[in-house]
Amino acid sequence: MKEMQTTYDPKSFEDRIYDFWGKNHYFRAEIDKKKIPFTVMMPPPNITGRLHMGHAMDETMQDVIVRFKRMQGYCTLWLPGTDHASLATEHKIVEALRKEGTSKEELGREGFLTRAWEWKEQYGGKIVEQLKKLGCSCDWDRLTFTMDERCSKAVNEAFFRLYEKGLIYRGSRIINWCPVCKTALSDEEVTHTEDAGNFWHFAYPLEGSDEKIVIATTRPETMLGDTAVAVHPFDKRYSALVGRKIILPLVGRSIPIVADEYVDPAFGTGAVKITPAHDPNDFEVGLRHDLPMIKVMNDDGTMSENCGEFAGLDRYEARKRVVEAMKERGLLVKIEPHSHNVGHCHRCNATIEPVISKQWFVKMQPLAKPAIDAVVKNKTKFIPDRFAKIYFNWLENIRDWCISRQLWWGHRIPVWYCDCGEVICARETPSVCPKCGGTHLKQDEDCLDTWFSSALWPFSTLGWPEKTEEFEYFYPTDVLVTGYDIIPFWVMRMMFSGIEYAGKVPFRDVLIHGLVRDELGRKMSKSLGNGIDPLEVIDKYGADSLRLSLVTGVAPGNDTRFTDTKVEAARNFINKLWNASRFVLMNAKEEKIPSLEEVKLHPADRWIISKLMSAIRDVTISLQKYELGIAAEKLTDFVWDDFCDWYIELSKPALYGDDAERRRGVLGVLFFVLDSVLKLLHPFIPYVTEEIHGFLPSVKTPLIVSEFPRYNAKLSYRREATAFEGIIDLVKTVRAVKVDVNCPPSKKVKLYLITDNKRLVQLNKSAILRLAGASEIELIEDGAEAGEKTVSKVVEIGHLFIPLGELVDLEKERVRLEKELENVMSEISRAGGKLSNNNFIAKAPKKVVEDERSKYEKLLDRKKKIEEQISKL
RNA sequence: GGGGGCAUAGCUCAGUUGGUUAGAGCGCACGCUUCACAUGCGUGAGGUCACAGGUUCGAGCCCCGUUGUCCCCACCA
Repeated sequence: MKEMQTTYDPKSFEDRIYDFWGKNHYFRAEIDKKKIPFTVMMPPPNITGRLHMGHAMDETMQDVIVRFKRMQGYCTLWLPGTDHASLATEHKIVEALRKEGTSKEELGREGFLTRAWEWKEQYGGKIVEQLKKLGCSCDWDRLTFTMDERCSKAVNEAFFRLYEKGLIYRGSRIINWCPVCKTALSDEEVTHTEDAGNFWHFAYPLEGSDEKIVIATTRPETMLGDTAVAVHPFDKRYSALVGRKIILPLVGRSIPIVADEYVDPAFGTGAVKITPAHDPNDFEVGLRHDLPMIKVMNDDGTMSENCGEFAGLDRYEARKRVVEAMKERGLLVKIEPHSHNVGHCHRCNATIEPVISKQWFVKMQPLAKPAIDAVVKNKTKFIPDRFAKIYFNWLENIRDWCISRQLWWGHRIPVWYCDCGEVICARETPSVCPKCGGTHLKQDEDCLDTWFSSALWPFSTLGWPEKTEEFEYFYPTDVLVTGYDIIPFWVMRMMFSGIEYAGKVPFRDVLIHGLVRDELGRKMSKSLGNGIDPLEVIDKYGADSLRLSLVTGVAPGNDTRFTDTKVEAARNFINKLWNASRFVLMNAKEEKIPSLEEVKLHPADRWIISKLMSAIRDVTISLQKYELGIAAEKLTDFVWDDFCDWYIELSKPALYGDDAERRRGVLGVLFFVLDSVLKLLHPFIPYVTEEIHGFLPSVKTPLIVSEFPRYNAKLSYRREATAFEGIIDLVKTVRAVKVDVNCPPSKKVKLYLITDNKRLVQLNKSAILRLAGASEIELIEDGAEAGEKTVSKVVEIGHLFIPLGELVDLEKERVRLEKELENVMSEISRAGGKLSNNNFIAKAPKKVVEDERSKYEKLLDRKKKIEEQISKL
């Protein structure tokens, strides 16, 4: 038998184990169930954004689930989380390449999604490394295939279908425009901050009169584009003015005063200038009142040709000049300091401008409806289910989705324009105009929002729109694991896309986890610089430790803080497992390990096997419910407390003793439990369990493809296990007494015990003596036999007396007993009160009442014994 | 303004369909070089489960309200 290293050193085997799995294709997706149905889909290429803990969390949870399901024999497909939100990373890489001298042309317009296979060499190394360390599967070839040939095809197909159905339209909308990046931004890409500004009050003169109406604005330059002034319909101050016109100063345009409920009469002056082309609300007002929309700003943030003397000025310069001009005309009423929320570009932080623009939109209403229904009808389930509320809330209030982006990399919109005015949407680049036959076709300059392609991920990766074998077999997938922050962007969009294109929901379960925060509870972010690189943690503690620390003590959907001490605790546990395994193996030597059927089981054996069975049952149930935290906790408790602290210690007298048969029995149990434990733990800490497993004699199947332990009722000896707890209680009591009277642990004491279960005590005598630090245990019938100066304790299996001679302080002993009596009395009155309550007897379940009654009887017995003892002092 | 979360030991957090005396890790105290492990072993201290009410035989858990706190979205002329 090979010998294990004396210390747990993850570095010495993690890479080797990973390679071993890889070489045997345990990661590879296979459709034939008979092959290894361990499924793998590589995350999309912008996983460069994954180098933080949130993604380590994604990967770990997914991997735990897949390994568990795999060991249970299910064939499953999981979808790794993506980081499509990290456009910033993508942007940075592109910019970095450009700085290095790569030209736009060299980079090409196709960008990330379709060129991943080239970039993986340059940028993918670290990511692959990380995934690998986390024990996660990795299959770049498949990714290449997917991204290269399939993804762009799927994107075109999806766009084309929506277009055909009239669900895609090009329309004027107010969009967020970044004048620096010269791109439209989705609402998600705009960060709002509270900025100090001013509230300028301008007087607008009424047409044909000396009267004026005062409006307030935070963006004076937009007045050049005003096409109305609005007041609230019920605002008496202005009701007489509605329908009249004003002359817009500086411009001279005659514009109407309209009544609209959008206006808040209590805010500002109660009169609002309306600039439909540069404000989303004004845009809506403009639509309602059929107002002209005048664009006063260019794409670069300068004023447009519609602005007369202000044309060409930068927006801020124009603001100054407009205010000055109004002042000169005596129309500036006052300036108030006013802080307000201003949108900023999430990339360059420039102030965004809401502008009217031609963009591509997806009509959301028809898509949202089935997506809502699917969750209502439980076709897809959120776990925990409270996240369905977020999902519903979003879909029920959804607005049309602006999918065009003015980036020069990315997937281009599959629409071409002919000189004749024809607009052609096609799956593949058309060569001639179907209308005029012209060949001068120009593709739309805009790219698609990355989320458009991300939304196709569950099926584009399976070869859709082709009817591939993979698609037929794996779609819909089992489970998606992701953070709650991404529900609106990605989960929701995959849902409606899956239903729309593939005809079915993309996944049955959506397991939502919380965010990993830093030690102070802050979200890890690039700008704060508080992100922790999982690779560094792995380097320090090992991948298993990181994995285990991420899932223990974590409730589904709740945020968790990342601290070194958690990883340390996980590492300590693994070290414990390592050493316990080493102990078991060390004791096996060259002999053949018997199976459970071949040996005679002692009470301690039955106890640990029963404990193991409940652990198996609990862990299996928890994992099926995706309660990874609970499962991990149950397991670690079992391994550390029951197996290591008790059973291994209990086994020592047998292992070192002369009874060969007993020794053989214990070995059989030790190996059985260890083997089961390794399998149970494998989903959580795959490397170390696989490594230890390799040391077990006569092991043929690698752990990764072995079977998950099953609960076996025949191996659950409930009554005997409960009885055995009495031995543990006895040992604990002796230890506590010794500490209590300052008896040195090394000093052996003699024990006297009155008990009904003499056989159990006899069978475990040597273990009791060893664990309790006792020289002898004598079974007696009467306390008097224990002699004078004893400490007595009521224990589960009887009444214990420990003669401690001069160590016993009689007065102290009396106080201790009286206090114990007091506790018992209060317990008795509590339980007694319950039992004398007729309502409780009548309404509580039988079992609860019975338990309460037997507890009450035990308490009475205990009380009697304590009283007896006090009277003897 | 809309939606959601959280409040339990000194700290970080669990607590499953309501049912023994509410748990863990870390920290703390005391004691241990026991032949797998000091990344360890043993023993212990420490909680009015945010506040107020309700439902129930029974509430950390369910319902209503309050306070504090965090997040997401929208809006802020």
